[in-house]
Amino acid sequence: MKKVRTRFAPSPTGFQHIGGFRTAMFAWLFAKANNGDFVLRIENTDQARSVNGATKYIIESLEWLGIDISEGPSYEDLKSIDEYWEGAPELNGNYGPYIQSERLTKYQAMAEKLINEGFAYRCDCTPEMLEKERNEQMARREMPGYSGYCRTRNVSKDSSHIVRLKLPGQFSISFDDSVRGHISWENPPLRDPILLKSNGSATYHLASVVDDTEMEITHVFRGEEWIPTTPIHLFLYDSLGIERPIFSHLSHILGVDGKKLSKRHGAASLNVFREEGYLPEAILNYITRIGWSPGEGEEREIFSIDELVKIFSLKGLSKSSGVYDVAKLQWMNGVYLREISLARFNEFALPLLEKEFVNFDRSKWDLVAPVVKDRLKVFNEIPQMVEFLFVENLKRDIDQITSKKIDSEGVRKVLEKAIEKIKNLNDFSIKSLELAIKEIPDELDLKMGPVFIAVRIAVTGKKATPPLFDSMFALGKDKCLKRLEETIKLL
RNA sequence: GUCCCCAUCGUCUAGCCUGGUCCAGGACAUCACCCUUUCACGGUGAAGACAGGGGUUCAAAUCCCCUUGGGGACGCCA
Repeated sequence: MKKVRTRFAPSPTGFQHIGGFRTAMFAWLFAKANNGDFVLRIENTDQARSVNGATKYIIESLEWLGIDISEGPSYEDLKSIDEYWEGAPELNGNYGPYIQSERLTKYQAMAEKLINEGFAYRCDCTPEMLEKERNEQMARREMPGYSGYCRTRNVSKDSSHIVRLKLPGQFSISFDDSVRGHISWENPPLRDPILLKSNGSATYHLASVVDDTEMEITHVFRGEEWIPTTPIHLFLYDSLGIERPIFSHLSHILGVDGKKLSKRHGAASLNVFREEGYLPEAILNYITRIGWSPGEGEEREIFSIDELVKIFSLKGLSKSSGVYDVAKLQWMNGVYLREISLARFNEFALPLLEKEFVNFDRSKWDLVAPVVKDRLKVFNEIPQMVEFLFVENLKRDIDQITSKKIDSEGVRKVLEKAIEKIKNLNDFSIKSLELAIKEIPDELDLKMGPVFIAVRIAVTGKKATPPLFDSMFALGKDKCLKRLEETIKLL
């Protein structure tokens, strides 16, 4: 049996959204699950649209997600695309080069072969002519497409030309998609697609078939937007007598508006999730659950990468597209957050805190980090939770300090009592603080709730915070007293 | 205009292939209660879906057809 080889073949034209990375992840999971290879190939045939930095972004994102690349572009190739990328890795393998701009002669040779065998022809129609033709067809409400003008004209090699695939006027073709089953066409509405552009580079249709063949890709994972042009690829494989790979056309991820994910859905790009503070394993896990499920009898939602590799199968891929739901991602991120070590938590949290607070104090942070960690969904919620520790002029939700249960006079008494008790404390610890403050309700004949809220808002400014005594302890005795006194003046 | 794909709670989905065990199961979100110093966690419970119509069958979420709805493709983009 042939070794399983899958590939991820993005074009470096900008930021990939999570859907793109999900495609990569499924291809990778399948390779891993079958002891195969996962190849990264950069489809930069369209030089005009290539964006500097896009390849770096893709590779670093894959690495961040924990998707390891078996083979990919060499250091030199990477530098030729992203010239300013100093730390570009060396991914090379035995099927290189892995960037399409370096494979042009292979495409040209294949085009030549197709022409010689009568499956393709040269065409010197200008873009203007084609444009005119298309406009006329649209006006007549016909399917736009090339007329086939050059099919029999034997256009010379020497003039500026493109190469087109010669598709039969009538033909039926079909294949078995691993996620959708049998897909067939009676007469696919395709008109002699372009294989080679006038500048000598290949279009996706030619390049992907040539590359997938030469790189011995056994399973092609790609978005369902490729289904309509699959007949072109099938026709190419069949004409050339090459064995077709197994196709898995993945359903799309849609935005909340039900539309295909695009730049408009800014929040759906991986770098944004990264910046907002999601854990890679949470994103990977979440992404996996849209468009795939482990099947009957499995009701868990949380899977480690290793578990995923163990249970992944093509059978679980779903046909219908899905909408990504940030709320569920957040929940999942929270689950992972509660499980990671404090050290790893700090790797993410510290840079954020140092950036946010000029007076950031690591020793104070360490006192509350564990309790903060357990009540977080996303990292970017941290600053507002611990703001009270690192700012001088605290803003308080003072209007929430009173309620039906307590008036401002009551609050004043509570705060005065608190000051008195803290002053009399001979050791300032979480435990002693708790014992002391807990005496207040009885002494003033109040309920526990309003008393704690009063102290909480006085000290931290907010109604919802990490546990009160941990917070007060981290703040320190002097600051606590100062905050309580300040608050009395506000009443 | 032509072709292709898809269709179960608000969302992600199980079940569909191999009809009966499904007055449809889980998760997120929502609501209520419990736990509780707030928040979060956890626990319990509630509400919530087989797009519509025809067949086939003793029996259909499951098989077939049509309708509708959604998505996609029709480029010297991928």
